Amino acid sequence: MNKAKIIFHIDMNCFFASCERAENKDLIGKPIAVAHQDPLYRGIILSPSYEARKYGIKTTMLVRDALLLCHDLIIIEPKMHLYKEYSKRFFEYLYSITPQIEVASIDEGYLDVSENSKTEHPLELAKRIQDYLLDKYNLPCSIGIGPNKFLAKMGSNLKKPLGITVLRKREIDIYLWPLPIESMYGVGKKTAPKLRAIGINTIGDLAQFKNFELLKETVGEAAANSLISRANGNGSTELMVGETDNLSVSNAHTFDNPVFDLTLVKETLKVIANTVSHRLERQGKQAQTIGLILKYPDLRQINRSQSLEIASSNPGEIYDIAEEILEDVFEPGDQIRLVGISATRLRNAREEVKQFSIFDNISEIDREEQIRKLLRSVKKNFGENSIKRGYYEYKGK
DNA sequence: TCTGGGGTCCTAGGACCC
DNA sequence: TCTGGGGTCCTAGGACCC
Repeated sequence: MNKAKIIFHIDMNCFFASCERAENKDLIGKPIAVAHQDPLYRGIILSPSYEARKYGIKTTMLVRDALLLCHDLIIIEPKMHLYKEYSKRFFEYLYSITPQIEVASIDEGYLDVSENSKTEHPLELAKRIQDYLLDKYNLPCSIGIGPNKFLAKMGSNLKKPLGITVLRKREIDIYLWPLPIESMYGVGKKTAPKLRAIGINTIGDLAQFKNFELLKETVGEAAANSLISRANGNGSTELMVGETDNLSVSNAHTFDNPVFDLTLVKETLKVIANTVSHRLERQGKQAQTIGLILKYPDLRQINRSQSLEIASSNPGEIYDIAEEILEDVFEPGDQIRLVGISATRLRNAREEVKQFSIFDNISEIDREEQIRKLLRSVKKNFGENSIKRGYYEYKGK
């Protein structure tokens, strides 16, 4: 028989705002919020401190509206590099507790402390971690303890800030089931009303819902299964341990005012293509598919993508694809609110190079460049469909 | 009621192959 | 030649999360 696991979910409280306070003690006790600021106060709140929350200020609220609620609110421009640095530091500490860690985001992670629990009581361990992070880095956190990731995650949400919550499976009827359905992890703005419409108002309603066919019709089969299972206290116990590679890289820009000048969109696209290229290269990745993201003034968004014959991180190539798609979908009179590029189906750059090693007598860099040039000229002169043919002809030479 | 930017996972439908 | 079933890959879009 497998012994039940003990999983921690550690969630930093108001992480960005906490980092700012740790850097600048003058901010302690004051209502602050990390937010993109612009002259028209159109930016949104990313992270309000608890002092700011007392005024009703919430994440994603407009800076303008937040200032109406609290005139003394201190707005701080986000410094992502600083938050990443703090993130690195506290995860380094967590790795000294156990290597069994899944990094869920910049400010939260799961720890499998089943081994640790043989020598230290989970509650004591949680308290020790919480105290250390607060004393050493001035970072408050909440910790959820459960037999799986879902219950640990729900637990850390129950008490903030500086909470420690144990969520045992046999106690879900007391602590989990009375909660409103929208507080369940994985149930968002769209799904919650659908569930309420069929009489599911709490997590308990969901757990005991008998009409599976109706639930399946409402949210789809896969979601129906996982929702029911989670509401009954089940969840994954497998942590994705270690460095996990990104599956996609993207960058986007929202214009101050909607743009209908295609030239301006293209200029922006060049900068974005450069950013995406840099990020890919920093991660040692090349993309097999490049996508264009457009958002219109009514917030409608479209994504169009195109696959490459050979994965690339080259900024020129990324731009060319994006521009091509843009030309394709842009209608005269269209106004663009946001433009962005996504890179998906990522490959390791080194593996790509290895594939090219079937061509001998050329250095690896030259080889790649030659192939690219060839493909570009083939495409230009003979059209899209000839690429494969051209590629094989080159290969056979 | 209209707000950013960066991600993940899921689904449906079409193309293609066996 | 017609027909069906199954599997995989790809794209577009939806939903969710921080």
